[in-house]
Amino acid sequence: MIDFESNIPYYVQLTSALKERIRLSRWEPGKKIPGEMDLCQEAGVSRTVVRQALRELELGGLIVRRKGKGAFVSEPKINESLVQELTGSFQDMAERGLPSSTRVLHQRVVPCTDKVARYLNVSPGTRVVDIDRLRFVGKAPIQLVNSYVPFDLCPALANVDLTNRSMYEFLEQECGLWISRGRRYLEAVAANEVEARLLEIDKGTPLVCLDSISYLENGTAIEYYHALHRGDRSRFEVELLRTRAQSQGLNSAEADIEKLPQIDANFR
Amino acid sequence: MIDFESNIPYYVQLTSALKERIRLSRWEPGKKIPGEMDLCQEAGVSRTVVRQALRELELGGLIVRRKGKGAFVSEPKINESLVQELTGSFQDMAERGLPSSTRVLHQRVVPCTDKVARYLNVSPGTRVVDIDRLRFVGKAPIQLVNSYVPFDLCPALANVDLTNRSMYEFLEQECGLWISRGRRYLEAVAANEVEARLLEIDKGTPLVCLDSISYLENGTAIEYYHALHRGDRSRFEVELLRTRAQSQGLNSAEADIEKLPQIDANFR
DNA sequence: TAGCCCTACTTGTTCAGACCAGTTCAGTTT
DNA sequence: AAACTGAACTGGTCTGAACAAGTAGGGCTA
Repeated sequence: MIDFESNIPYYVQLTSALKERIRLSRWEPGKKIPGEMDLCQEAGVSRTVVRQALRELELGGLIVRRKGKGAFVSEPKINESLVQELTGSFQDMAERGLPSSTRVLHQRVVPCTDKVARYLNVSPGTRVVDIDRLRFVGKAPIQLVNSYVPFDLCPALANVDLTNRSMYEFLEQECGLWISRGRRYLEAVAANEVEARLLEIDKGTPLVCLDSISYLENGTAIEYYHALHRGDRSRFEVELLRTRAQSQGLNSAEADIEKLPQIDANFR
Repeated sequence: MIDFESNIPYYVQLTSALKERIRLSRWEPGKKIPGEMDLCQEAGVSRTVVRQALRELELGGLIVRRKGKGAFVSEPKINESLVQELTGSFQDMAERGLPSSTRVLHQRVVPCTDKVARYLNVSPGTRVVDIDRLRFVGKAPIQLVNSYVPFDLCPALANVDLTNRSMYEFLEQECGLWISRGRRYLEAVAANEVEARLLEIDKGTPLVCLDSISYLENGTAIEYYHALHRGDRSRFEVELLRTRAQSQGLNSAEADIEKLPQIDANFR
């Protein structure tokens, strides 16, 4: 169960192993999972490690723990790919089995504008890799993404083909750039003419405008992007958690999915 | 600094104390905070407690920790009220000092529809408290909220005056119902006639449609709401964190604020 | 001087053990 | 039969200690 020779921390290994069991539905939602002491024995590690792993699962929304009773697989089952990723929605869609594709509109190195500079926290005019992409689910264009990455942080990005590849995956695997935090802003806007043409919708149609800034562990801004999603084909999901410490640790993720049946509230 | 007689866990007290120091800007963004051992001495607790408190702060996005160097107040400073709350945006606005008010349109006990029943995970027809509210910032109507709470979980809710009070606050303080998790869905929609009239905008104007389900610690769904926010006056913010365990702990919150200056990306 | 290594300091991971506080349930008392 | 008691479970909090691993700086060597 745990490779004691590996340099991967035990609790990370345990977390993965338990997550796997839950994902494969060996444990049904609502089912009690083994007690902490049982897991200690089974995995051959101390309670510290087991508790740290369980904490990760709790933060990931996979389990609920209750004093005096035990830990249980979360009832309202969370789609793991949602909680999992800080990555873009492209991966989410791919994981759902929806055929998705990307068309790269621009990919160039340019001096950044003042506004992008402010978001990336660099001097205006600093060279950035500017990549504009149009993304499809099936044959329908769904989102228009305009992303910026400081050139010096990853020169290789200027020439890589992102048609069938996630930028996050590239940054992480090829450049060793680990994204640890991010902030996203969402609002609703109306499509202008250019946007309408690209997304094959009428001018004025509601769009979700998403601005995102991602940071490395040391606080360096690694990427800023501005994305427009078709409102009638996109839905964003956020998962929140509160801990007893009032301040709560929270939990979230985002995803695009085919629009679910609309809820008929009074006003709609 | 820490009340050893209190029944509040030391790490919770320490978390609050440190948070206070950061909030009051005794420590500037980017500044290194005292080492773990220093905090142990200062607070008179073990390293476990200090680390647990620092972990909370890290999850809350208030600090960044780096092996071998220390912990630092987050550079891109996070608005605390954002990270803080799983509560509604009403409190957020109030905390920002914007004059906000609420008009209760309906407040009644009704058998729930099939769709609401599905969201709340109860039998169709179960009695729910149905509260419809229109919320203002200044004199402008900003959001239209349609919320449902199972009547049996909190009968008192049927008669309380929520004009100047947050529902979450009421549920927590008066009913002892602690919300531990929630899930929210966002999309962009166009205002229909009724919505347009209530929000004092033109029909077809983009709105953010927000659906939310909140859960108690035991997994019981406590509230479902469907809200419509004026797209040109609302902006939602999500803060994400990833832990080394791949699976990430994340972090998020939401808020309404006066719309910030628009970013001019290529397409806007 | 340029480069290397050693040391001291930091956070990260792990251990073994202790006690507290809810939960459950069987057994006893009323 | 109903109510109380207490032991045996669970997860929650805390201690003190140890070693690993990244960082920074001083001092030595080439």
